[in-house]
Amino acid sequence: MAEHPPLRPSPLALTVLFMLLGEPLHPYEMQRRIKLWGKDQVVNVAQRANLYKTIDRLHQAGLIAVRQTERDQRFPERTVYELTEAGLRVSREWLVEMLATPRNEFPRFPAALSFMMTLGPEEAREVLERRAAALRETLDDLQRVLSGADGPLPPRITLIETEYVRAMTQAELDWLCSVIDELRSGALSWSQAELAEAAHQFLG
Amino acid sequence: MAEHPPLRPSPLALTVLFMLLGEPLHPYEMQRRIKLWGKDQVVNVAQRANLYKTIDRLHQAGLIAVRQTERDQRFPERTVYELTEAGLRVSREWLVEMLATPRNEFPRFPAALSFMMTLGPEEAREVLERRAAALRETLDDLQRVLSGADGPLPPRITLIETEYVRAMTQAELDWLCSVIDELRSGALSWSQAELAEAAHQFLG
DNA sequence: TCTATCATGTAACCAGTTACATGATTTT
DNA sequence: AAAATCATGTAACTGGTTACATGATAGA
Repeated sequence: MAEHPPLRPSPLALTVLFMLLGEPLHPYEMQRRIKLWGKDQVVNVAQRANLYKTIDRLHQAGLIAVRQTERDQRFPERTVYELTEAGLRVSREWLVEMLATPRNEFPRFPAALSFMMTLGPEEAREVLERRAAALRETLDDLQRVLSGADGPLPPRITLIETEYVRAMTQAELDWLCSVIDELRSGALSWSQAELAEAAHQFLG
Repeated sequence: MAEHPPLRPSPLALTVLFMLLGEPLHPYEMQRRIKLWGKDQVVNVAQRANLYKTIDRLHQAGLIAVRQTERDQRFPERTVYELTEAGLRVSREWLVEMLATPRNEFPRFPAALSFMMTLGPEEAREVLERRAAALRETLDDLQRVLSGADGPLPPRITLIETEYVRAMTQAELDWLCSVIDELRSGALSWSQAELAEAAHQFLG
């Protein structure tokens, strides 16, 4: 038995494992299904290089195995993978861990927010309004998907992550609107002088 | 003039640039201030290796420059960096871009949610409850910081990112509670048979 | 037939994390 | 005097993104 290097969980790795639960697949088919089911909104499968690297790591780690190598003359050679015993076990562990344990992934927006004070209140408002507009658009898309406007809806549990994304997007938009209002009304405001003063207090 | 490799924005890179706005600093002092101001909640400065690599890249890219190399005999040698003209310009561009443009960063929780259906409704509820408990704790911490229980509060704009994080955490907790309720009441439920059926419909 | 899109993958590079090192100060 | 923590950094590894390739099919 070969040595299997350890592997840390990632959204894409989890997804590959679960894709193979039902039947063996080749990489492109995994990607196709991920898109078909709309899961490409929650796992980044757009840059396929990452998919291939992830599959490779899973293979090295012994969580998936090569089932066969197909050769259809129209296409390049395709390697079909299947889930191993270890892969089945690990996929469950990862799933529970990722669901139960929140982890700070340091998204870029809050980091940027923490320096918004270097803009003036006016410019800040203008910039946040652009963000709000973009969020309204994604929210519309989500709404359309969830309301079944694009064809009959599958069982609700299969769209639960979309419901989550919608809820979070709506929450961010609400927050943005409230801040924008306060910027407009002047309830939230600052000056560089005031901030320099405060910085002094903190640093001595 | 040397060739400057391009550099993509990241929360940490942005933070380094803004730290140098006021005065030149050495790496450890940047880290110290980031923590002192509580910004370590929104930029990952816990693994310092990343800080050094980021500083190095900013240096290569010509956005920061070496001001001097200090030698205090108590400490290892420390390199002091300062912001360049280009760095000042780029920091503004990045800030506006990161504030105005939402970007999907594919966090792990929604990805995991999309496979929650492979657990039974019972187990799903139990796992989500653990997550909710963890969120309640962070929420308490945030609340304490924002209410000024740890000393006098600086100007509100300097805590805006914390307000954001609180709002998002609260929203996630609310969503979790509603789903947990539906799982408990049976309003949200599924069986493996039903899912297999639906899968068939989609794949043909 | 030209162009777009599907189908498929590789190579090279960029970014982030873990683990390791080491001496000084402060606390117990 | 031992243990903890501060102060500082490097090396090695894991993971993710950009850019490049190439042939097939479908639509205009």
